[in-house]
Amino acid sequence: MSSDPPGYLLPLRLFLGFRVLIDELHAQLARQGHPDVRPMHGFVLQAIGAGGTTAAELGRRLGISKQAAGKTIDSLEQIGYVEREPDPRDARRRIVRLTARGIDCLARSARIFDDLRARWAAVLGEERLRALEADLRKVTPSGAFPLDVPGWFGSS
Amino acid sequence: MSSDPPGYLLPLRLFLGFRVLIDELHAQLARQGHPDVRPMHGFVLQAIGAGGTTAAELGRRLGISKQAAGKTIDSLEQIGYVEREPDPRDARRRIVRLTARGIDCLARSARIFDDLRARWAAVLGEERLRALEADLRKVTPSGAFPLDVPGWFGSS
DNA sequence: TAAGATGGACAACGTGGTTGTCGGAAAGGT
DNA sequence: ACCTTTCCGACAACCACGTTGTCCATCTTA
Repeated sequence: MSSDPPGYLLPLRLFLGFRVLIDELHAQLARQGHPDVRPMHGFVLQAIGAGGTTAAELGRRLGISKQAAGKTIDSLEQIGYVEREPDPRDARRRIVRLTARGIDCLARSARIFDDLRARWAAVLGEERLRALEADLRKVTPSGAFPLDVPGWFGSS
Repeated sequence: MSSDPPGYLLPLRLFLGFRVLIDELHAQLARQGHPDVRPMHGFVLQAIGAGGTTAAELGRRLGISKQAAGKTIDSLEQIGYVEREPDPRDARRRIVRLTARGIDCLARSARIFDDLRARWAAVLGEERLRALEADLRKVTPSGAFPLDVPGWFGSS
């Protein structure tokens, strides 16, 4: 009995689904005044969150080194999505906080993701989509999004 | 009506599913004598295929430049998964061919992917898994795997 | 045969990640 | 109170992967 589909198609489909959603998100975002945000940035903004954080903490959340997190914060600061301020309670730390532009980007992202999900629901049906989400939840870890994608995928 | 799950979870789940499968594949591969293969390499070996190819053609298949493809081939050649030979019919071209080791890796990958799919089927049921695959097929493009992942995810 | 297109290599560059190092500041133990 | 340990952030060096630009040799085509 080997009428089962070959297993290698599964990861391909999963990744293509991910990529389609992210590409569509950023196409929309670009149209809505955020042309410079990259896929990575969205996840970083999400990880920073409304409360703000620090470089070391961000690195821990995303599974990357604090240095890498610091660099990413630098680039996000340059395009105006994030700002740093000293922590009055701890002179070592510099709190990273979303700017109004960063918050706007995050809010728009949430809406666009909801729209995209609705589009999938229109194709698959809400039932099937919920089943898909439930199934994926069963076979994936519940942890945070690991942001070491470039290094993970390619390097040794 | 907003009892629907938030849309941003969908890409996360899809990516985590992809990542879990790829990580498991490479953990197994490492145990089976292929510790140096990276996620990217697997897709490249697959794209090269049994018939061999050239750097420029490989770049086209994977959606990257011929230079990038050439570099990847270099690294694959260094670890002994691929070899180059001149094309007797076209002195410009150098045909890239899988070595025995490369073929072994590809064959093991196929088996491991099948095992992993079977594991998912054991958790979800074969029916649900087929439905998941069918649904993903409906919402993803049929094209090849785009290998520009590092650059796509991070750079501008 | 001359002009254009293609394959492969080299160089320069940008981005993202890593480790190593360091100084300053907080926390903990004696 | 002091000294040691821990932690934060920054700097530097390095590697991996992608890009564009350039170049030459070779095949194709007009």
